[in-house]
Amino acid sequence: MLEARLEQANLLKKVVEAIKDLVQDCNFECNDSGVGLQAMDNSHVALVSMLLKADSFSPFRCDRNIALGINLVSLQKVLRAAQDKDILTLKAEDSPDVVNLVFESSDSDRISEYDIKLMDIDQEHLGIPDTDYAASITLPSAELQRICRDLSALSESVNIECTKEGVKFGCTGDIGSGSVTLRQHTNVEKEDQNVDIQLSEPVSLTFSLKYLVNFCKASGLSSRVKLCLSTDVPLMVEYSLANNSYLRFYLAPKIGDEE
Amino acid sequence: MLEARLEQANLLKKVVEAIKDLVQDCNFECNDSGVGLQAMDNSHVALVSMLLKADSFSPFRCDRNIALGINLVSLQKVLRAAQDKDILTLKAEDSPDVVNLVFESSDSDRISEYDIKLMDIDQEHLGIPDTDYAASITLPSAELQRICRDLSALSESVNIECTKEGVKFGCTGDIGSGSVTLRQHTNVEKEDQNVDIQLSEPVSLTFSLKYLVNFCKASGLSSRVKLCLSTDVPLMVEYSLANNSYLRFYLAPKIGDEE
DNA sequence: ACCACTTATC
DNA sequence: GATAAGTGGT
Repeated sequence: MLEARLEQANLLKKVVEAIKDLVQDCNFECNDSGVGLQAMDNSHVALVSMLLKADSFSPFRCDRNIALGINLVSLQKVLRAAQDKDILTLKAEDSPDVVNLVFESSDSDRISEYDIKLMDIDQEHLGIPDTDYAASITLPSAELQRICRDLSALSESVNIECTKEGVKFGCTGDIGSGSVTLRQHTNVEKEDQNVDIQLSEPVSLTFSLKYLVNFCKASGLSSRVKLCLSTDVPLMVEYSLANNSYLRFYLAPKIGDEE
Repeated sequence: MLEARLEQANLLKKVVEAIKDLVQDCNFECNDSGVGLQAMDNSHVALVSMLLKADSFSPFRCDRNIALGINLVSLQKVLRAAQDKDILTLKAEDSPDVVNLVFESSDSDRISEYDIKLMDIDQEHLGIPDTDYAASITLPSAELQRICRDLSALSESVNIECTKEGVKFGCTGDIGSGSVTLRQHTNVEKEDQNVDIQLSEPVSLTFSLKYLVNFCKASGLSSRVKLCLSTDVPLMVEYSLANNSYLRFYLAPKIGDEE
């Protein structure tokens, strides 16, 4: 059986909000190391990979590997019932029909409990190769969100060009063109605001803004976001969570004359 | 003639907002004890009963019984002109064609005045019997609102089950099931947050969530709400206002296999 | 109290 | 599909 207690129900709520537009149904893979999720979006352009390590829960118990096939719209409906500060416990049997979610208010005077029916989902297991990226950029997540939102007013696509000095997000559309350039900068006082660039080779790649805007819904999960790029390889967008847990998005670059 | 001055125009505004989805046109019954309103919704499942006692106005003058038949959509349009802190005076002749609303800003520097045409409404007078309810639950109005909203994501109906220990709101729908349990609890420090249960007999009844969600629009009128239940009798939902004035909703239970 | 998002309507 | 209102979060 699975029994996993998450101090902040909000964490799962934000994760689901961030991915539900990309993926409708998916398996939450539970085993003794934690709860993981991998799924491609319908058009197979983007991939979501989440891992909530066992250490992110307390306590965490999972005797056997269980795949919980959940409709994310249903899950979101239930998670909206979570109040700020609520504690969430996920429970499932070893061969479950339902997953059980229990929300406790911190004073325990309010308990709400939901069962969500599970579904069988064909799990094409997705191997994600470890990649040595040519460029890794870590920046404030709110900044990336703002950039993507601003540029999406002009164009469907953004070109991300990274050099040792900085990173430039540029686009061209019918009404004109725009770009935002961030220089690498470090300030020990305001670490959250830093822009860190690790570069082995300059890169320039183009991506769909619609997807990036979508990924940025996860900004609430972490003040920082890491972008990893290499030529002809999907972009990785990573939100690191406590206890080495993470939410990652992958997005294939646009090629050649695609817009 | 009627002349009734209400220090907070907002009070009437909130009342109308809370009931206008249930009732289109209704009589405001004015007499020397105050202003009352009773109306059933179109499907005759729910009933609204409001009483603003004469003491809630200052001054209050009403020489004869007058029924003001008002279209609530029109009334709401006019009430939206009320600013925060505005003082409202209602005026009508003894056999009126119109009701006159005057808004004064608290500093009296701004006066606005509206006339709304009245309509003849057949008044089936509704006798509401006094009932000794088997269960009375008083809880924070925001909490009830939240519960009804959360559960309405899962189902059309909610079962309210009350015992000495607590009250459980439960429902079952296509995607799964959910329940919220509140234990009776009292804290002198935060009286507004208390859950008080008066029980002569346990009850379990099922109601339409659509209506309950609607009633909860009145949450802004009072931090507390009282639910009164007895088997096979309509639920009463009461928002108490100052000076023994009140806004009450009644809702017939669903019976048997209805959903 | 403001801003942003989500949902409902045209 | 776009726009507008209502609701929820910061």
